[in-house]
Amino acid sequence: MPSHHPLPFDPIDRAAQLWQDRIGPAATMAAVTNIMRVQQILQSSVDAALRPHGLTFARYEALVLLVFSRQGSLPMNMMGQRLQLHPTSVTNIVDRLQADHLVERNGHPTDRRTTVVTITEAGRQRQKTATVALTDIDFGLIGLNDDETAQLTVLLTKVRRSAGDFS
Amino acid sequence: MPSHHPLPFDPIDRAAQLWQDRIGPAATMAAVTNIMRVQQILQSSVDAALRPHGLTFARYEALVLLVFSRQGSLPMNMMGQRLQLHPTSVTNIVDRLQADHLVERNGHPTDRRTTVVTITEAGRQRQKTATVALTDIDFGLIGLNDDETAQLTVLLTKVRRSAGDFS
DNA sequence: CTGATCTCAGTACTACTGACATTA
DNA sequence: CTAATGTCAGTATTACTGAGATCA
Repeated sequence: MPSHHPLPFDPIDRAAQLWQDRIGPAATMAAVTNIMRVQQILQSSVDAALRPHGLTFARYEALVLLVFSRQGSLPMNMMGQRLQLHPTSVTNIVDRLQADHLVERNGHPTDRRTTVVTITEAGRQRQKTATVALTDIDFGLIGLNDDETAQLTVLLTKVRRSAGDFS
Repeated sequence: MPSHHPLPFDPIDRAAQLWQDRIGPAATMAAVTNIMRVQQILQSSVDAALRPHGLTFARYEALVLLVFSRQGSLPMNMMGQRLQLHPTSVTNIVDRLQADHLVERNGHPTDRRTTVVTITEAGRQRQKTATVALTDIDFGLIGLNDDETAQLTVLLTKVRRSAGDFS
């Protein structure tokens, strides 16, 4: 373990105060730094919970997407759009899921350029047990009540909409 | 450019609805997925703005931390605590900043185990120009007014405190 | 001796660029 | 021909483990 004593003060808040004094308005910088740090905390918690199941959060999300699809299958490019992933990242993630026999690759019936990914029975099982592991730790998100969690979603959805993530 | 047409609907919200129908309460999952995605958007915007200056956000944060310190210098372990970085990540980041002549490494006057990092004049200049680049794009955070930005900081700070980031 | 500090080697993961073959 | 789709090779960045040297 590194010397991970928690600090007796909030390092982000302290940086924001210094920024305000010496550079200017610090509200945006503070919010952005908070998002970066909280994401890191959540990623760490979630990946730790998924590691015993041989998954990362990215791969878990891909499994969930397939489980939710009608036939348990989606084209690669569709997965990339829904998960907001780069085409090469989709290839990479599907490679690993396929190596674990959690998904299969198949040709598209009409468009021969397209590869269709289908979740296997083992993939469905894995998704279920992984979901239990994640809900057990509340996805790593602690300290907020239901109302605050909903507020957070509203605010971040605004950001995504403004960034052109969807319309 | 990848086929990055924005979706005509919010993929996270759609996943949350399906989750609610088929698995259970989806509020926490939706909030966590939002944080992950917004972080990715911000990281991308911020790194793009910093790339012409030869910096990443992590390295930029290190420069800012040093600029804010009294002597323009801090021990490695202090930097790790403040920036919430793994010791090997601090080594890595300082290596790169040093290679760019933005910081120097020096021995600690009394504790010979400790390495002290000092920002150079070039480092201070780089930090200033990089700060202009970041404030010009509002750190990539768009779509929120001042009040909402502050709300976001409050909520995320609660999460960090609960996670034991500071006390 | 215990523990802190830093570094190094090596691994894992994801993002991204550029190139390429295939096909609509 | 143009554009879309998926893959591959290679690069960049950060997180982390494990080991080791140095030193309080």
